[in-house]
Amino acid sequence: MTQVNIDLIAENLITIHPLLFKSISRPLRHQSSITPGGMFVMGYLKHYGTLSMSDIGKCLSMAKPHITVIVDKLIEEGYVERQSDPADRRIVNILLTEKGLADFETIKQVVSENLKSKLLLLNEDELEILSLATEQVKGILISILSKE
Amino acid sequence: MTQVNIDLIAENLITIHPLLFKSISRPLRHQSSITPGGMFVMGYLKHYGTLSMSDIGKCLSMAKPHITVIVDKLIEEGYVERQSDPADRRIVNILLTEKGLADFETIKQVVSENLKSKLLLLNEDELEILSLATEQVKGILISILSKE
DNA sequence: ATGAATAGTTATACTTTTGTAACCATTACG
DNA sequence: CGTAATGGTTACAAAAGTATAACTATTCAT
Repeated sequence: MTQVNIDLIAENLITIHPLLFKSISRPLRHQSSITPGGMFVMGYLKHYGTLSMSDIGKCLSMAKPHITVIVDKLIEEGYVERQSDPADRRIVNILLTEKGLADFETIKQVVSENLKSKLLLLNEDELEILSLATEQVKGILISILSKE
Repeated sequence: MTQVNIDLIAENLITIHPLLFKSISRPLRHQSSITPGGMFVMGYLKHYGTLSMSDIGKCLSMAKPHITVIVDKLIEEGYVERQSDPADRRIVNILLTEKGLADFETIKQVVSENLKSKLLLLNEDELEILSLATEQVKGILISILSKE
């Protein structure tokens, strides 16, 4: 019975994934210069404040060389900066710049516009349900999927 | 106040997106021969039964040439087939083969294993909440995001 | 009937993502 | 100390996704 729930949840998440891909990653490409990968990295930096290159890789299950590429591009645009860790000089910590934080919020707003234009089709009850439901999904998924 | 809800929902969805990307698209690459794009297409075919090339493009907001590439690859693997529309001979309808349907379900199961191993960390109450919440998010997002 | 519009493919170029191996610097451990 | 392990970068190759233009075939509309 728990098993049934888990299968159902997995199935639901697999169905939700392409809907978000279409409604978030796609508008991102059209309305900003930032790549989905860069956006993901900035989202984690916003949440955690500072992350090492390896930490970012673990968050997104991406290989370290790919993280280097993404971070290089973000630095080029002035969105993040490298800081060497005084305690362990092998480690490079990444953090958002002020510009990065500001532009991240702006880009989120722009992408939100697409979503919001669709959400306006819903009635008050549906919005209420979706508001609570997305909050719950977000909270629980973060707790089990965000690290490692 | 409705405005507040909508912004919150958009923000939540933007946060959920990379979590699903990591937990679904990534394992897909490692544990199957199918690409995320191909998986998305098969998911829509499973849901709608039959779709024209243009319909698929609208579902995923992808350009038609890209759909051609994806479908060519799916045909190569025997997962889908083309059928010319008798009513309008310009239209090419795509549908899952038996093998495509079977393998799609298998791949979903495999990808689910990753998710499920994480979901097992949750207690009964959280599973109950997540089950209902994902069901609601899925239903509402399909209603407003799937077509066009 | 002819021109415009639609559906799809082909071709091409480019960006992003993915994967692997080799390499340097630093730290950890015997 | 010397060797292994870790963190990160570089270099390279290949796959996937993105975008646009040109083209064929078919249908639509006047």
